Amino acid sequence: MNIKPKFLAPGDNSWQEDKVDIDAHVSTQFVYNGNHSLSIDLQRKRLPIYKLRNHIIYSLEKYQTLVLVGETGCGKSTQIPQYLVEAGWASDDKIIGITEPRRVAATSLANRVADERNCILGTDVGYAIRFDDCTDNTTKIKYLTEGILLREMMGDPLLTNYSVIILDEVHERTMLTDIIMGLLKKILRKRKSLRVIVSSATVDAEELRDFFNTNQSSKSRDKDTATILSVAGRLYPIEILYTVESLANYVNAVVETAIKINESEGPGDILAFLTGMDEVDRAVSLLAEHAKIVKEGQLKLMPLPIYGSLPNSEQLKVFWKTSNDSRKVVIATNIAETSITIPNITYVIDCGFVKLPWFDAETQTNSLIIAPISKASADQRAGRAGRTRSGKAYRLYTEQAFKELIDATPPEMQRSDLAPAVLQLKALGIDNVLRFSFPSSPPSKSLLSALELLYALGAINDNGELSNPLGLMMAEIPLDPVFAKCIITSGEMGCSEEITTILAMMQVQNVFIRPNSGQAAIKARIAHRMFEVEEGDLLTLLNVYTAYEKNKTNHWCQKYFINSKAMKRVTEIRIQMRKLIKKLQIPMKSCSVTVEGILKCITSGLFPHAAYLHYSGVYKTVRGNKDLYIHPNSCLYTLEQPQWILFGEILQTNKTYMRELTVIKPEWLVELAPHFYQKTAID
DNA sequence: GAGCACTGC
Repeated sequence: MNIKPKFLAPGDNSWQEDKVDIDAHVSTQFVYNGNHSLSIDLQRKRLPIYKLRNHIIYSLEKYQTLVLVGETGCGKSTQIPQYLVEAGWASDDKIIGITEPRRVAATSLANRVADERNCILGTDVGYAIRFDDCTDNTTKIKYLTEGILLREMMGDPLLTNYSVIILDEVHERTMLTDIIMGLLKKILRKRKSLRVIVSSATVDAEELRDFFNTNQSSKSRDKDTATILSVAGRLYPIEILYTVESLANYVNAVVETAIKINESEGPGDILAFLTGMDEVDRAVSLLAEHAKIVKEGQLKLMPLPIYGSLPNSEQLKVFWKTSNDSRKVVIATNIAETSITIPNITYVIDCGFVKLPWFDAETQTNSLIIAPISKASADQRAGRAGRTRSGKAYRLYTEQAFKELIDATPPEMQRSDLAPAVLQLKALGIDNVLRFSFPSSPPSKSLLSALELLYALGAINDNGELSNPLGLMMAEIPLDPVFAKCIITSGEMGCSEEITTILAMMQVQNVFIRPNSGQAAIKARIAHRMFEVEEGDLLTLLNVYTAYEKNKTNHWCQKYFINSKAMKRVTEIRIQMRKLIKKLQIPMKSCSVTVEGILKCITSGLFPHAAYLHYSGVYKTVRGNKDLYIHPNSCLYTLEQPQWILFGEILQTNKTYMRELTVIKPEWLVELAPHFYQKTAID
């Protein structure tokens, strides 16, 4: 039968360390403070938001939901929680929660507000992120990541601890923001005392108000339950400049514009946006060439790259202050649009494009597409120039082209795999996800394929209900459904030790340090080869952790080009998973018999991600017809192509690449997932 | 021979 089935000191620890977080203690990242010589009280009163203080408090008496529009830096995220406490919203043991999409934002905002209120962090003002709950029973203002709030909902579906929930950065429309908004809409109906403040940029304010408003008759506005408030303008004006004609090459244009600014404009650092690492590196080297010739009376150009996969120590250079005779030119990917705020930028250059992840439900493929940015994104980029003084934004496209841009980037929900989201919603009692009120409905095709996958994994039954105990358990595990399934079966298959380790390793990016050139690149390659096995990347990761656990020193990590900070995080995640396994009463066992046990266990969860070697020499999935390739970073890349493999994910860039591979035997698919593979096995 | 950015009891 043929089956087709914290802040590093400059120079400290050098390039080995990867990005962990640009540390929370750099408060300059988030908070504009031009009034630093004033008392804290006076400073607070000078913020643009202060004028709205009474209006906000009054509106919150009348309306259940407030959509608050205002630009970053106006003080929304730091001041509103304090106004609410001062107005008595934190009495009766209730607290005020502020969600942030990123961990650094949650911790640094909490730090800042604790400072302003002159209290110890973790008492009156606290934060909660994964592995770090810095709150106590007196906490009144709590900054938390969106993921944490969602987890809290699982234990307390009506969020009874909170009097007010503030959703920050809603314009980013992350997957979690949208899920939380949908759920809050339901909670608001049941808890009339709860208030929600949605903090956003302008574009979607009306849409969001209408979403939360329960008054459907537009004639009697006085019965509305939601309203919009706007915080006036920005601190400093930004002049926007467009090109006269559209350009052929935006990388060259970025370089030329930077040079032109240096020749004709006053002092001030430049921030340029490009789409990816390649472009950034190219622009940096072109500028570095030019920087060698310093014309008289001109500042020396100091080009600096910044992108996610850049080692931490290199990333930190963009925060260094330049000397008086030079001008910093930071060339960035989208990381500088939201995640990293570089201080003192006067000029912004915007290429007008972005790399956007796009999920195709039909082929179950994630792609990175280069797409024109949205108007909101263009304004966000421009806004990076006017944080400490007035600035200029050079848009490398025509004004007409700007007008033709879409208003906002489609919410993540509309372009992602929804299986994790649907599992969470089911666990929160949303039986019919197709009828759930999303702020923006996702494509029904994506919802259906998510349901299909969850059904195949056994997380939901024939009636579409969460299965008990499998589905319920899967929802409790903070991993993608396919991996959650692996953990659960690992108990029965006697390899939970190994599986938890592998999955903990997979949660962390950049475990391997791969210098891109020179002697170090070769050394790293040789060192990494020590861990590689023909069974694939997942087993290789297991080897890395096992070896690390015996040594656990920075010296060892350096020697083998392993990222020690990443490994420390793996250790934390692993401990957390082991606790969870205990709670779920999954037996903790080690597979002393064979590796086959582990491989089979991986198959029991990852079976929907199987691919076989087609006679044409490329891989195909059993269902789809797309040509698939082994990613060059996989340990299998240099080996003879195995007949059958499982992949962790597929990402389409220049080619469609499979990553995080495991070599399997096809009969395991039929054995472990007969409902999924038996029909196609006839061939 | 390749890498937008985030997140989780």
